[in-house]
Amino acid sequence: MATKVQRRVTSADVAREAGVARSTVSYVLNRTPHQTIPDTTRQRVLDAAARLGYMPSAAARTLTRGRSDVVLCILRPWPLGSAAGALLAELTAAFGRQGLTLVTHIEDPSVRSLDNVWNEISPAAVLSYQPVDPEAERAMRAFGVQSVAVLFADHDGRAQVVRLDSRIGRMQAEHLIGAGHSRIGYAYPEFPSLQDFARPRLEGARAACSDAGLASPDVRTVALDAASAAAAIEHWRSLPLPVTGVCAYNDEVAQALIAGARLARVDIPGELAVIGADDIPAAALTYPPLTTIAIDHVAEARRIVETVTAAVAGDEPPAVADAADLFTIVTRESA
Amino acid sequence: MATKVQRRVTSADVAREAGVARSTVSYVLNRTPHQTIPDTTRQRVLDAAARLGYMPSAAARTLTRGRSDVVLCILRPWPLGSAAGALLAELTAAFGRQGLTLVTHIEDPSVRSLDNVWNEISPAAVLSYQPVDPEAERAMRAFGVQSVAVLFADHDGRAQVVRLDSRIGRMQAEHLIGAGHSRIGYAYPEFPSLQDFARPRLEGARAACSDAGLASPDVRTVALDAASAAAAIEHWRSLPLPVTGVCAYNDEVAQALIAGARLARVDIPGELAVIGADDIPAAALTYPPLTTIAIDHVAEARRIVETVTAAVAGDEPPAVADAADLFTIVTRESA
DNA sequence: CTGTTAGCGCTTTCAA
DNA sequence: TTGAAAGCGCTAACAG
Repeated sequence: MATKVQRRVTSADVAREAGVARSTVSYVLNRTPHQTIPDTTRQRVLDAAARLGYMPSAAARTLTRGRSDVVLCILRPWPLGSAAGALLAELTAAFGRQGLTLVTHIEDPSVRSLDNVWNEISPAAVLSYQPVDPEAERAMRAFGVQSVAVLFADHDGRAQVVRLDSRIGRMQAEHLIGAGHSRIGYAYPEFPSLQDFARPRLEGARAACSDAGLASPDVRTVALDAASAAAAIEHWRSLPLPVTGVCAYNDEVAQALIAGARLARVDIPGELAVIGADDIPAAALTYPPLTTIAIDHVAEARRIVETVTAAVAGDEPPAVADAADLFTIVTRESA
Repeated sequence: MATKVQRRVTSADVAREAGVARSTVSYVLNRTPHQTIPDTTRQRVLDAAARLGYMPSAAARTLTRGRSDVVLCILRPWPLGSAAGALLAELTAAFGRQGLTLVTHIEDPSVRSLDNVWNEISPAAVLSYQPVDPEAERAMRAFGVQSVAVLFADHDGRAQVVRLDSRIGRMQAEHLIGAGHSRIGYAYPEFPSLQDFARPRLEGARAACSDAGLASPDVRTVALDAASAAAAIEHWRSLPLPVTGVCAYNDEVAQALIAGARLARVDIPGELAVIGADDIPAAALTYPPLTTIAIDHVAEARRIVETVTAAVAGDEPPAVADAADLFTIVTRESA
């Protein structure tokens, strides 16, 4: 009465079942180029695989090929908001359609070095939300990672850059300028690991002011509490040439500004216009509802996936289209 | 002038360098139990490994052991709020200290079946935010996954349950009841994939009402917009015995309620008390600021990691402590 | 206590 | 076109 042990179905089993060699199974299942297989053989293999419920071992393939079909996305322990969540969901789906599995890892260098992580995954590509140490990138590529892409940076040497967040800052400032504001403030986030996102946005706002012949935005760091925001607002209003319109790093900072304005008894948008970024659901729930910049996550994900899959396949990356069309302004009562 | 090809350093190289057999290297580096190694040999191996910059190939180890040192956390496409992000960050760090690498994958069954994902990763354990299909769990375990843990469910057959969200709903309702409210409402989230989180919370609120001898909460689905919330509020106030205190599924829904109350010209907390859950940063920025239930993510992560690492090591899981101490009420002006 | 050996499951030359 | 065989790098049973 021995219980049958559940051995894993291997390609050898399929080969035996189909009456061919293991290599043939491999060729058929991988559509290996330059290997023509008669349709009858092919069909026999496919049938046998289906009959046995064969599922190729990714671990073994990873060992021989030197890389898996996983794309590793590296995040820092910053506050993961709904905007990031939405993009990740789109990315995961888009990579999935290409046969690649996206997983994300929240990097904390004090706990676990990045080396350990990519060794553990052997990813086909690495996506990073922040600049990657050139030395680390070299190591990864030597290790077999086909593509190292940095999202959200203004410029970078060898790594590929996909989204230009400076456009966001520029659009924010241009909107305020177009509405007649001539002295712009910028509410910068407090959280340290957000700096890499915030800098390009701020630069964009700076450029817009400069183009319009205005002074550079007055930058204040604003924490996510009303008191901190109120202090910034009072500072802006106390300037010789007071700030009348402010770009917030994102919608959360903008929420803080709205709370701070109430505390400081400043009317929005009457005395101070505020514009956010990301268009999170809560942006429509504040009072007054928040004008903000919406991001087309679907288009963005598609673009990222195109670039990365090309690199993984060894092709030239497609021309990087202008990023401007990823962003739309959503006008609500705050600006 | 041929360029030296960068071969990967393998355990064979280390063995050669140290003048021992490959198995010895493996024993030393893995601290294999029941294999005593003289300190001098051990040291020689360690030195050789360091000198060569040896990094064991996780892919190869995965193939032989049948599983990696990766813990796979499965999410559904939407719920990524700051609360989930905070927990993930803590989990990642806590697993990292145990030598396990946590990665998360946003599951979208219409794109990529879960089978593909765990085959690709060969995880040591799977953490799921929602109930796992028993058939899938069986398959995973047969495949080598040591532990399948379901976070956030009220009860479940074989899978391990870690957090009892019903406590959250209970605390919300008890707070309102303690403040004198005798007719409670519940604002249920609209998004379908949130149902698995929401049900336990609602059940907790139900139990609290029942314990207090009150009618069950009046449940309305509230989308993340002011109009939807206003409709719910008007419904509650039109009841023969009007609702005067409402538990929101989470802080975002509570934000919608606050916006809806403004639209419906209902005063919070004067005419309607609102209590949220999760204590996201924005909860302190609404007007009025939101009373809510804070979650101790650090303690929670520790608990989850203890349970899962025990299972991975083949030990008995530690006794599940009462979950009550994970939650704290944060009182602000809204209730 | 150390070394030899046999896999883990797949890919990919190289012959037949 | 198909098949045999040599790895990929590591672990673990078994001898010595």
